[in-house]
This record gives sequence, structure tokens and C-alpha cells, in this order.
Amino acid sequence: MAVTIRSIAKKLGLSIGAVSRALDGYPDISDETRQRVIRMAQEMGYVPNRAARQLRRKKADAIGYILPAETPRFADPFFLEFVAGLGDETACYPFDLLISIASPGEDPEQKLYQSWVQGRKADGFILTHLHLHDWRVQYLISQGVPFATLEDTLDGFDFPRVEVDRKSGVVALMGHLSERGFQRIACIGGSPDLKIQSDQLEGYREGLRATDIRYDPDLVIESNLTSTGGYQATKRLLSIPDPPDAIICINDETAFGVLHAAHEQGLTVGHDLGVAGFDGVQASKHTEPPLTTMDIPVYDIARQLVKMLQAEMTGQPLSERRVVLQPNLLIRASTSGKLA
Amino acid sequence: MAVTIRSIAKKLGLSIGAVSRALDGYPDISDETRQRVIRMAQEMGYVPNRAARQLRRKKADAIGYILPAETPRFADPFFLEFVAGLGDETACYPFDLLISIASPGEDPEQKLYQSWVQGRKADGFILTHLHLHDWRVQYLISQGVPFATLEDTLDGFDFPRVEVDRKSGVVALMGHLSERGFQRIACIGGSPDLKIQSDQLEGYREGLRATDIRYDPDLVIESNLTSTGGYQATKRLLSIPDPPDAIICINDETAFGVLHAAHEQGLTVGHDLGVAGFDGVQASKHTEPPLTTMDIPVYDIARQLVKMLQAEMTGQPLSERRVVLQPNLLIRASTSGKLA
DNA sequence: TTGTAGGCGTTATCAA
DNA sequence: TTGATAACGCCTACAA
Repeated sequence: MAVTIRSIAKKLGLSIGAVSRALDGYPDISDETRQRVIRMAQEMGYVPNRAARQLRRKKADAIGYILPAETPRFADPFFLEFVAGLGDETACYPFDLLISIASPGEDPEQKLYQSWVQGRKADGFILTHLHLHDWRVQYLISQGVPFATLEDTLDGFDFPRVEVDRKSGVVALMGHLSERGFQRIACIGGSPDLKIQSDQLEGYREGLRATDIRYDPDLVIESNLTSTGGYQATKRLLSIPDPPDAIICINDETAFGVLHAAHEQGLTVGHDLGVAGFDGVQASKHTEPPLTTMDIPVYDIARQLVKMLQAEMTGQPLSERRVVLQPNLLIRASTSGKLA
Repeated sequence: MAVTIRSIAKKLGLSIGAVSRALDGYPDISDETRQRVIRMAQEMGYVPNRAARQLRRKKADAIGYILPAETPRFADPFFLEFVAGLGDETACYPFDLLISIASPGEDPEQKLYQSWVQGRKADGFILTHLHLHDWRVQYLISQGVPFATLEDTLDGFDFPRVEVDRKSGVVALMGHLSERGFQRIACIGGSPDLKIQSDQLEGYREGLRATDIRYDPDLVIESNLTSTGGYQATKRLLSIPDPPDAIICINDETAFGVLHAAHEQGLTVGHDLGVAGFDGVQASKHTEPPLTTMDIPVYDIARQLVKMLQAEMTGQPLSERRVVLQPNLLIRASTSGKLA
């Protein structure tokens, strides 16, 4: 039989109400009683029953993150670092972290959000990989459920978020490639309704203009943020009549696939083919050759988002509702240069 | 106002009891009524309130996994793949997956398990990185809480588990290294009370005997399963008078650190220094050079464990309570050979 | 400062 | 086959 406030009350000859308030730190209880209650609770190993508390308070004390990914594809270091950040920061509050996976935009994803919201399993959400028009944002707003996001949508809603100035990052990256002598730069991206893809392309185009390279639609490929996707896209890119001499990718995971394909073709990455990623995940340090990438502090962003969400949920004023970060160019051997 | 069985009942002119049973598939309800209820529930977007259900049923319909890791920044792909497996398999059942992190063996870890058990937040657990004598196993058994584990303890308890024949794996690995001409093989491991460390050392010693290499205690280093740990251990190993020409590691993450340190010293990994890991995480493919490792199906193991736990929790008979897997040697360039 | 009691949404045990 | 009704453990007006 588990120990409840009732059993503590009985042992102490108090009412359960008194025990409850003593434990919850209400002011209307004598210090002495409170001490007795607290001591006894510890002694008996009391742990509040989560379900009862949730039912009564009508909240779950949990925040949810639903990975927008195909179920089988989950080995993306980005998610690990991100989830690690969520977990570490959540641990600082009396919250749980609920995690699940669902293919973005599909019916199961909607069902899952609905079930977590309606079933009160989570009372706040973290969102990543936002779409230009994201139904999740609209849904959560319509339900009055707080959330915090990485990236933004085009719909002009106001919510706490962290943004990465991806466009500038890509421009800088293009500049770097051009400096190193790469002339024909391809871009492997993601689904066109992703905000990061739209930013990526903007940066790409501006980067081309800045370096006076002509835009060639054959060099822009839509992929799916996975290394397999990067691999396949690269196969395609390398088989066209006038193949690129450099490839920038929407994320590191895609770039890993590019490296794989390039090796298979016997190309010397960094010289024959420049390759760059985006995210700066740990694994990018250890590739062959190490990957040039735009580093963003994924782990810290996740922590920051939880912090923001927490403030939002407890109604604290947020000093910065919108944080914009500049990515940081990490130059490594994968773009050492045609001239090198 | 959220839709509850009560609101469905009112709309249908039924009692809440009838609605509840209709939804839960009890046999004592007319087919017609059941259909009406189900249709109405869908129409109104009914989602059962988790907390109420849990409170009443006295279970959480959730399984827990507490990562045995230091909270600050861990980016170990092993956990990602493992958690991915847990998540994917859990999604096949009406369960939640609760994940948290706590330093193994420390007080917070105990508090966390206690809180999840007593507070009925999880009614089953997955355990990894078992110690030779593991308090978690004893605690959960004493509380009658079901669990399934990767690895075993020495205490002879009976519980569903997956074991990896690490010892044979290490012996095979040593054989491979010896074949490739490596003579002075070091071993970077983990805490001595870890079961995997004990297996690792057994394999190491047997491997030495089999290849007629003398045991040298200077070549056996305790580390902490992180790449930082592997890096530091390697610095130490390479600074002794008679440094090793090969290093085997307790996991891939450690090996990543070894690669880093070796590069820093200007060594050609694979030739000057053979390096091997254990786990076969995805990232090991992309290192410089690609890492020789003993591959174990981390993702599938996780799924299998959830399957076992699920059977245990629902009282289904388990055909195999104990599964033993053979790891699979993946030979890559990090052990290409002194002679190569 | 403390006790009492109603109710959160479900499930389960009775009768009807 | 269905309808009342009592829990489950906790919180919180309100009364004492």
C-alpha cells in the first residue's frame, strides 16, 4: 500500500487537508505542524500521486516534444543534442518531458498532438522544423496551449522562439566556398514548405549574387534531411553533364550522405568536391574529412526553449520573447579548396 | 470545456457508465448502443483523460528509461539509437515512454526511480549499463515493478533481458588486431563495477592469452564511456615509455576521443595506432578513418526489450526470457594494420 | 490555525 | 443490457 497524504494524516492525527497544505507550503499552517508533517512525509517516503494531482489541478506538469521525423530515421545527431538539451533543462523544473515521433504533416501527427492536448498529457510544447504555414502553431494557439519554437512561420503569430539567422549563415558559407575557388555550388535542401529550406534558398541565391555565380536550377535539389537523402541527391548531382564542384547541405546529416556518395565516386572531398553542412553536430568533427559546417548551439537552444516555455506556462514575463542567433562558420577540411 | 464521457452520455441520453463500458469494449453492451457511443465520441473529438484513468486504474500506462549518464552534455549516439528503438516500439502499444537522465549510482538517481515508482509515473522500466550488483534491480524487484534489461548482474535474479556476448566479441577483436600485426594492445574501459567492463576485461585477458601477448597493467585504463574520457586516456597511454600500438575501447564514443587524441599526436590511425570501438553506432562509419567496431543491434535490442517488458507487464508468457546476441565484427580502416 | 467536504474524469461494483 | 454510485488521491473553498 502506497503512502498517501491520508496515511500521513492518520499517523499524525491531522486532517488530510492540513497535511496537503503543509506539504504545499501554504502560509496558513503553523511552523511546528509543517515541520512534523514534512519530517513524517520523508520518513514514510511519501511521493505525491501524479495522476491524482494532475486530475485535480487540471494540468500534467509535463512538456511535450514530438520529433517531426519518419519513425525509422532517427539516428540524426541533431535530435540527440536537441533532446539532451530539453532533458537537461526540464530536469531543472518540476516537469516531465514527453517525447514521441511522428511523420510531419501526416494524420498520425495531428492525432498525437490532439491526444496530448485534449488528454492533458502535456501542457506545453516545443516545436522544431516549422513549416512556412504550420498547422501545429495554429492548432496550439487555437487551443490556448503554450509553446516555444525553433524557427518561425510566415503567419505573423506571436510566440516565444529562437531563430537562427540561417540566411546570413548560408551567405557567409558561400563566400567561404567561393574564396576557396569553388565555382559551381549545389544546394541540397528539404521540403519546400519548411522555413529552414526557404531561408536556405534565400541565402543560397544571395550568396550566388554576391559571388557573381549564375543560378542554375539543376543544382538545387530537394531532399529530406537524412543522410540517405543526401546520398541519393549527390548521386544525381554528380551524374549531370556539368556536375557541381561543391555542395552545401541544409543540415549535417544530409552532408554525411554526401560524403559517402563522394567517396564512392572516388572524389577527394575538400579538393574535387567541397562539402558543407549546417548545425555543427558533434559527429561533423569526426567525418572523413571533417566537415565544414555552420555551427548552431543546438543543445543550448533546446535549453533556452524550455526556459522560455516554462516562463510562458507560469505566466512570468519574458525578457526576450524572440531570440535571434548567428551561426558560426566552422571551417574544416571538407572545403579545403580546389587550389589546395 | 473538454469533452468527457459525461458530456457524451448527456448528449446520448445514456449513463456515463454505459458510455465508459462501450468505449472500453466491454461485452455487456448492445452493439447498437456501442456504435452510437463510438460514433459520437469521434464526432465530439473525445480523448480520454489520462490522469483520471491512471488514478482509477492505479497504473500509468507508461514505461520509464532513465539514462545512466551525467546530466551535462552527453552526445552519445548509443543513447540516441537506443532511445529511438524504445520510442518506436513503445509507439506500438498504448504506452507512454518516460525518459530522464541521472548520474548512475548517485542519490538523485535513486530519488528519481523512487519517485517514478511510488508516484506511479511508470509501471515498468528499461535498464541499461547494469552494475555487477545493481541496486536498481534489487529495488524494482523489492517493489514488484517489472523491468527488462540490457546485460545482467551477478546476483542471479531472474528477469527478462538481452545479453551481448561481449567477451567473445572482444576475443575476436583481439584476434583481428593481432592478425593485423598489432602487438601492444591497450584497453580503455569504464567503471569497474559495470558488467560490460567486467566482460570487456575478461575478453581482453583471454584475447591476450590466445595471441600470446603478455598482460601489462599499464595498458588497461578506466575511463567513463565518453569521448572526452577516451581522449584523456589516450593522452596518458601515449605518454608512457612503451606506448601501445593499438587501443580497444569499451564503446564507440570512447573510441571517438581516441581518434581525436591520436590525430593530435600526428599518428596515422590504422597504421601507427590501431583503434577499435564497440557498439557499431552509425557515427562510427563516418569517422576519420572509419572505425573498426563490434556491432550490436542497439536499436533492435531496445525494441526487443520493450517487447519483453510489455509481455512481462501484461502477464503474457515470454518464449525467451533471456536472449543472448553475438556481436558482429565490422572491420574498417582504423585497424588496417601495421604492415599495411 | 485546522477540519470538512466536494469534485476533478474514470472505472468498477452493484442493483435495476 | 443499462443506470446509479462509490472510490482513486489530491486540492481548495469554506466552515469551525
